[in-house]
Amino acid sequence: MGSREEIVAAAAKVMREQGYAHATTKVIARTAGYSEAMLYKHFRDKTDLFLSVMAEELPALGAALAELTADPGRAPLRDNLVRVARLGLAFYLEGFPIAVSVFSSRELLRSHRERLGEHGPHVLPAAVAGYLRAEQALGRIKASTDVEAAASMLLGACFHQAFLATFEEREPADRADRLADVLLAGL
Amino acid sequence: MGSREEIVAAAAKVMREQGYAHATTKVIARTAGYSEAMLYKHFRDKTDLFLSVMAEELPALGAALAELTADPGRAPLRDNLVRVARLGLAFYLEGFPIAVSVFSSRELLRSHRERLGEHGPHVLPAAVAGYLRAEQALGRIKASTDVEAAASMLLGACFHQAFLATFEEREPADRADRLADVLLAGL
DNA sequence: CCAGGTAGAGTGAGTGTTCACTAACCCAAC
DNA sequence: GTTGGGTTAGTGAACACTCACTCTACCTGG
Repeated sequence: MGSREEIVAAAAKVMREQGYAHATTKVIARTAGYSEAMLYKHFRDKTDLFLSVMAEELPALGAALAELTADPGRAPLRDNLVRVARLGLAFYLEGFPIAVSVFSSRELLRSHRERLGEHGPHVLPAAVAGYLRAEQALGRIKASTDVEAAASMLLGACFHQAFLATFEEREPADRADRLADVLLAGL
Repeated sequence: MGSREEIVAAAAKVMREQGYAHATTKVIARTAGYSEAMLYKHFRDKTDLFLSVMAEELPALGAALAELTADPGRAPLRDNLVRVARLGLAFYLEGFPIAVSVFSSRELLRSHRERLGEHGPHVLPAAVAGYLRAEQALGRIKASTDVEAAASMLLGACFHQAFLATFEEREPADRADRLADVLLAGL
């Protein structure tokens, strides 16, 4: 891992463990094991570094989720829902402390949004809704079901639980089964 | 409205509109129409001010939601669910930009959590679950339904939608009906 | 085989600016 | 004439960021 990646990883670590306010150039540099000046060899300014953190540390699990939902109809519907819920929770749990940093400033928010373009946070519910629609086409979900609302509730519950766990600084209980069961009853 | 309340309101306004990073003592004071020194007549330090913002600006709608769910069995179940979803979205929409500020620093997070005590953010899902349980006792919801998971999904969807709307700086669509319908199908 | 040159990784010691916060003071009203 | 609401004019500390520099590894002509 080169110095650039070490710095991005250090910034993500500090943001996760200490919060945005403590993610100063000094702390990030010390965590990465470099001098402050080194940050500016790789990044134009601090915003540039933060945008790189968002872009490079967040999407890993998002891709896993997208891949997971690309294969409808194979495993039992309930199993798929449970796996979506588990991956969703893991993703939001890891991403939440970093993602909230973006709200600390309107400029950072706008820059990040522009940088994401069509790959914003709405793609996750859209991907799950797309998966549910495929299941619907296979007849495993009622034709009358509102798949977008269903996807929104399943992922929303994960997101909310990630928020609560981060707020209370505790491990979240695994409620993926219970969520899947309640949702399944209505599908 | 006394100077203290004006300052708290100004701090909330700045946090909502500009983000935590811009919520400096100077900007807050200017927004409130007072000098910086005035802040320190009312609040020991900036953390004290922020904790007051959290405590005084956030719970209004939370109380409304708690009151709403205190009266099960009267209106049709679907109407109640729709109202819960609408109030939940309105609450999270207003509270999200302020609430995320608390994650900018671990100390602020801990102080806020300690100050909240048993009145933390988990009370909302708990209140909704309690309401659903009452409906269950009245026989309007199946006995086998997991009311906590159901409450978590309904509010979670609202929370997630508030996050997306805040991130994209747009008004959210009103999807309360659609959420209620999907949930209702499984209850 | 090695002196001399060079490029890139990395740093120490600052810069000006902005931050939260405070001491001392003002002034109108009872 | 004192008290309470309010301000002016700062303070040291911390901030993002920069400049001039060193060190090391590698290359090249003789």
